[in-house]
Amino acid sequence: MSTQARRERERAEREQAIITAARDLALAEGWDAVTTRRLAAEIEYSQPVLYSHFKGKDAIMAAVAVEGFAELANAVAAARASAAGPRQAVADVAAAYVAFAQQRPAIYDAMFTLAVDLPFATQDVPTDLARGFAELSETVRPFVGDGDLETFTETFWSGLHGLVTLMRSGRLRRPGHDRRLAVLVERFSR
Amino acid sequence: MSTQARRERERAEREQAIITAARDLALAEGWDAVTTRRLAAEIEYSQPVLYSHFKGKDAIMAAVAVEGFAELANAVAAARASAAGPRQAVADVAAAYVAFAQQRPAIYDAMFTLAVDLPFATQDVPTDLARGFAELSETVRPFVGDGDLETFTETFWSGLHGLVTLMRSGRLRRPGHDRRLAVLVERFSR
DNA sequence: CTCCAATTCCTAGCGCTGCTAGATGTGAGA
DNA sequence: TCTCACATCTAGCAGCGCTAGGAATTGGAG
Repeated sequence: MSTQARRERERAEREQAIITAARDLALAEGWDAVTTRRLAAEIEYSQPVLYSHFKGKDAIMAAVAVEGFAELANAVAAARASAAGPRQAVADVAAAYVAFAQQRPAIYDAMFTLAVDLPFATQDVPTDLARGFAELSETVRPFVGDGDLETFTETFWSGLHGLVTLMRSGRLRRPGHDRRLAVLVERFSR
Repeated sequence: MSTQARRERERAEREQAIITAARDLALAEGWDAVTTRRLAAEIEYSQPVLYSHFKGKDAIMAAVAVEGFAELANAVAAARASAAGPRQAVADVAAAYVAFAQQRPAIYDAMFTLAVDLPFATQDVPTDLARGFAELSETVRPFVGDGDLETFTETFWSGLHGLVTLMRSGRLRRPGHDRRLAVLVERFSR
């Protein structure tokens, strides 16, 4: 029976190796460079092995995205925890969110732009995603007024997401980024 | 010499046919369905003909995007022109922007998500794109206060873009869309 | 009218992609 | 030790964007 346990453990390790390889390759060279052949070479197995772990390339990207949700939630939580006062918390959280997206653009894309077939309504994805969202909610809660907190949070989040994506795709010039972020923060913290 | 004129005219017509075919196919089935082979079949020429008009598939998508910029600028201008009062203008313009993105998702993607190699700093792209941006600017101008108009406009635009993209990718649920849009408008029109 | 040159267009194919069927080898249980 | 089941690999499919080289058509000169 212990051999079976060892096999399952090795299998789990290999699955993690696939996710890590995909993540590293995407960060270094972008998702276009992440091909099933390169991934297979990276983990030193043949191509079909990937398909015994994941349904397809999209599923691998989804797994990378899931790890990203946890990271982002942690980053936002840390920013909120160390902020001096509620208004500063909004600014710090916004800065942390944008920094995450800019430092890990490929992962951010997997989380919010690509990989549509994520199980958004089930399982463990909402766990970390909802955790990040809850951190955002608590951050802006003091400034909601008499409106709906969830709606307010979603709108603030959309502002951050729009800033990030428009700048990364070249539609907004890099200079001025801090000022735009300041405007957004100011609009949602008073 | 008139034969040459006829040839140039026919060539221009064929180029427009390519753009229109790409646009229609993308709207109907998404950009993944727009392959050079299907486009060639649509215009009833062989594949290489496409490359005598455009550098590659990306350039065709860029051409579709350029047409989209004009459409979007017109939609925004119309909304602003018919609005009753400056505060209502912000709401109407925002609604028109979002409606455009939702009714022509593939074109919106070509404009703002894909097709990175657009000549953003030259030629006629900025013409219509800048026209749309200028309409946005004029709409929010009464509410800038003592800040920078361009920065303010860009931030408002980012909010709209974020709402559109997050909802289209399933990260925001469709119900609540109107309320989120209302929150954004309220934050940028007071 | 004929011939040549230039242009236009197509056939065929390259290297790549995600993905899979069928063969091959390996290891556990009788 | 033998057998069977499972894990893994080799080889290949259909499709992608893109291009080289040849065929056909066209326009102008003699």
